[in-house]
Amino acid sequence: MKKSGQVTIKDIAKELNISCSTVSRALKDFPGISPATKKAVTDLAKEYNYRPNAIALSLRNQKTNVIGVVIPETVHFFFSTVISGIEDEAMKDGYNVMICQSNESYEREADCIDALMSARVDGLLVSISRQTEDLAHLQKVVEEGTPMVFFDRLVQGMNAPSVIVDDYQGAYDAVEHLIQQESSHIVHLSGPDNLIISRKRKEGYLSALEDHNMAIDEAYIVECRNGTTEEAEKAMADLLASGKPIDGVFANNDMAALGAMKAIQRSGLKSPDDIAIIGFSNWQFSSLMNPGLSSVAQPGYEIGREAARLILDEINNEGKNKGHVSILDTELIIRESSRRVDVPVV
Amino acid sequence: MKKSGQVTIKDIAKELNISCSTVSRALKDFPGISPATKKAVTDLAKEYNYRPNAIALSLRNQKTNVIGVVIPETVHFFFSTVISGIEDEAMKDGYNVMICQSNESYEREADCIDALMSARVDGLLVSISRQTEDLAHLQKVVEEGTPMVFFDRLVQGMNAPSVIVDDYQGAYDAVEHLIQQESSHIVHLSGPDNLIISRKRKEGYLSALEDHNMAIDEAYIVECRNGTTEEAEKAMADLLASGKPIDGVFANNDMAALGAMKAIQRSGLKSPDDIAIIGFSNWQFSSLMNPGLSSVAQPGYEIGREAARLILDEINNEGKNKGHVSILDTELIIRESSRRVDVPVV
DNA sequence: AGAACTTTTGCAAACGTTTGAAACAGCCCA
DNA sequence: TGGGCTGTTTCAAACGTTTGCAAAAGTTCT
Repeated sequence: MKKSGQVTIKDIAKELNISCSTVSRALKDFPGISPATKKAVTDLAKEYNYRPNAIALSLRNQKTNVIGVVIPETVHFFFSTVISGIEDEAMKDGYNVMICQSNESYEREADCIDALMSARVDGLLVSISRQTEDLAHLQKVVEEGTPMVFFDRLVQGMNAPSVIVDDYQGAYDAVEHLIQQESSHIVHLSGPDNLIISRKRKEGYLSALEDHNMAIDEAYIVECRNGTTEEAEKAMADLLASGKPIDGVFANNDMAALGAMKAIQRSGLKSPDDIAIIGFSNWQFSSLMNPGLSSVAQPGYEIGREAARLILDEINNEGKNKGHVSILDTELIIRESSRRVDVPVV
Repeated sequence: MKKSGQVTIKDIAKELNISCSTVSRALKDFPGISPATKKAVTDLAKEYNYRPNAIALSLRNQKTNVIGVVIPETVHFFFSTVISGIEDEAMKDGYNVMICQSNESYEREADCIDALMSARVDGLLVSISRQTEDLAHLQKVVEEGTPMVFFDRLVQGMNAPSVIVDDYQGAYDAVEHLIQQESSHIVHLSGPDNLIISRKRKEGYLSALEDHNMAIDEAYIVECRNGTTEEAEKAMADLLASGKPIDGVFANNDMAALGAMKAIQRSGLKSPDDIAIIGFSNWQFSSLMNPGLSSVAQPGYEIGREAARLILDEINNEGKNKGHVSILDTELIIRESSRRVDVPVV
């Protein structure tokens, strides 16, 4: 018996006075092993609780069965649901998941990717950080032949499959809903312009206004880079103080919506009566607030699963869907914060 | 140049017509390498973006620099903050984190542990599932010499360090607070009895009642096994229907508290006026609800960091703090759901 | 009893890296 | 000219597995 550490094929071979090859074959039901040896080996393996050394296997097979995930922050509800979906789908195929969080920092994102590449992950799932604009570190990875799939935050000019939600349509639906609720001066608290999702949502906002023949006023669009409540609260307070008429808010995310709601309440106005509000992402808290926050739901768990499926496909059938983009539908969740008049819900 | 895959020491050696040993030593600033070769090697390594193969290193050093984490669910806000803490602390020491979620299932927990052990993680951080009662799978791990640290959910009879919050004191504080708010018939929605945290919280509840000379009535204690809103809502509705006087609720967790609040509102009563409520965990949504839910905050991020620190210590100085238990303080967060009379906040 | 099989087993190399020990080259000095 | 240096480089083994090929053992047939 071993003194410490896990049992290896060698240990079993020594104990049984046979060679490693035989043990290996016996364990994998290879033809040409006598029933007696096979039984002796499998029995001993069970007794000693033998587990194949995945590291040795990885080295030999040039395949780790690990997929790396780079995510801005695990504490976002949305991202944690994505992780959950990735995990479930990966585990089903015998893959493990290695997670690094970039904390929305470019530097750290590059470090994460380096660490995962060193670990020789079979594929990389990445949602780039807010800061990231230079893509060299990602470009290198694909050049070296490691499959990569982007999710949530789309990256332009990279030849890799992606999973996103239909931000444009989600935003369009949200704004159209506000219009149907008889809002006519709708503020948009936008996200940072370098993120495609932010731009798409802004486009959805603009299109919805146009399609309903409403004037577009740049002053109604305020960029909230950090996506914090405080930032949005301040932005909204400033807008209210400007004296412009406002009766609707479409926020780039729920945190910003919450900030807007606070600013509105603080200024003595009420939601939805004075100003209807809708956010984006349908965070867990949205349903629990008072008034309940309307929002555009992103199917996080499904995004995770789809991303995992794509990367596994990419790993096994190398790159047959390079340019593929999975676009998942959003769902408009209407709650009290935007329910003003009796309009049939679509 | 290689056709595909990442560059290895071999590739560099071949290109420079020298041996692997020389390349290896040149890269690590070993003495006895001529400046010329050293420069040639490091230059080429940089040009080809050489990254040491962590798999090969792991095999040779019998050390993976990976720590495994087994967690009930990543989508719990609390757990995702713990992960964040683990990640930050691990990364600082050059470790990667491999995460598996048990989904509160015993079977899957065992699978996760097996997978991580196969991957030869250097240490294991585990928060056991609700279902887990048999500890054989964990026992095997420690016998095989892999360090393990438990967090959040303490396990009895296992000789491994743990990180927990002071559930007893947190519960005691919460109930004492309700008493100070002039509640005299306090319901406890408890968690499953096989979890030590549930038992500790119940003990805190009981002690607080005793210390304030209040009668203990078993009928006021209802076990909510699953920790869902619906379950708690039903339990609370039943209690209210029973006609017993009730003017306070201490719930084992925030979800249960939310369920109780719904049942109360549905029955036409108001919180905190008729029934004061306090939960446990201080989930993100607690502060955003209306009324804001009082709760006992657990420092998730800190738990993660402390757990990571302990396991790293365990890995490097093998087992010097076997029986150690880090107990982190909870914090009583008082919001509207329990703020009834003007009592100086402690 | 030996040829011609079949069945079962072992050898050795490979994956990428490190490292003790051995080998080689160059130089000085006697 | 070769003994003794020093400085630089290579060899080989090891970590745990798998696998093509060869070898040993066992069986059957003439």
